[in-house]
Amino acid sequence: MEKPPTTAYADNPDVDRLVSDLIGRVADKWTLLVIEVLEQAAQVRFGALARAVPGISQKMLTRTLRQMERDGLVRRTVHPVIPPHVDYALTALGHGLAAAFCPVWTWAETHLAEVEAARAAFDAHT
Amino acid sequence: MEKPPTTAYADNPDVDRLVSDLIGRVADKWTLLVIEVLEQAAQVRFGALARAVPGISQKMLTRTLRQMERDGLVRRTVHPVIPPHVDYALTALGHGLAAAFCPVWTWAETHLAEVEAARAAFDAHT
DNA sequence: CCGCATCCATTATGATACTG
DNA sequence: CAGTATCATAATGGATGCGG
Repeated sequence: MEKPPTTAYADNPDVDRLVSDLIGRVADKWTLLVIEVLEQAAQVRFGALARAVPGISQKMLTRTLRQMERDGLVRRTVHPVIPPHVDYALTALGHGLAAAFCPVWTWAETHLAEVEAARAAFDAHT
Repeated sequence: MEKPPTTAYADNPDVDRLVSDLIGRVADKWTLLVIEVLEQAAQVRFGALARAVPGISQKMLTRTLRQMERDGLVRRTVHPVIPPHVDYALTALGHGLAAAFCPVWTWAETHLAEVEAARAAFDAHT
């Protein structure tokens, strides 16, 4: 059934599951990296994205961008010229998510050494 | 827009790639959901985790917890009793990561309706 | 009984070649 | 240049078994 769009979803199991699903889709490795690149430049072309996200394949980049477009995170602009020219830019929604992810990047930069130390200790322990 | 906030070593390509790798490992779907559950209760047993993270398989839960333990995010405590009793708890590092992910959860709760509307609009256009 | 490792079917991902 | 199609490979889930 449909629920009215209330802001107080506190501990509703249904909403909680929807939020979990959304987190699961948005907290994808490639999505995060693409958001990070798009957040630092207003508009980025497909090739530039492929270059800026090291290790991503064309298929995954395409799929990730389509998914983000469908979720309203990015706006895809096609310029009908030859050769083709396609720009990707974050929407307001996407910028909000990028801002929400900012502390995660800060955490990763700050605690990278600790994580590597923990890994070394764990590997030595076994 | 403005110049993005950078740390002292954010412009180092090597560190940038290490941070990307760390993000890629930590921004896993199951890792995030497990962190969320562990952040709300001090100690959680394996079975309780499997129940609290809907849709996860036992194998993925085991693998996710091992990886998080190796990265120093969780501490695994085995009580040698019968039946077995294994508690998982976030370390200080894990709590920091949970706190960093907090805005992402807030964003997901706040903008869930917008994402669903964007999906409906995208699906209608195609 | 609980945690977790192993076998197999399904799916997701990567590398390459090709089209508009 | 942007995106698709195809095939090889790795990741994942489900069921089962086993030790404590």
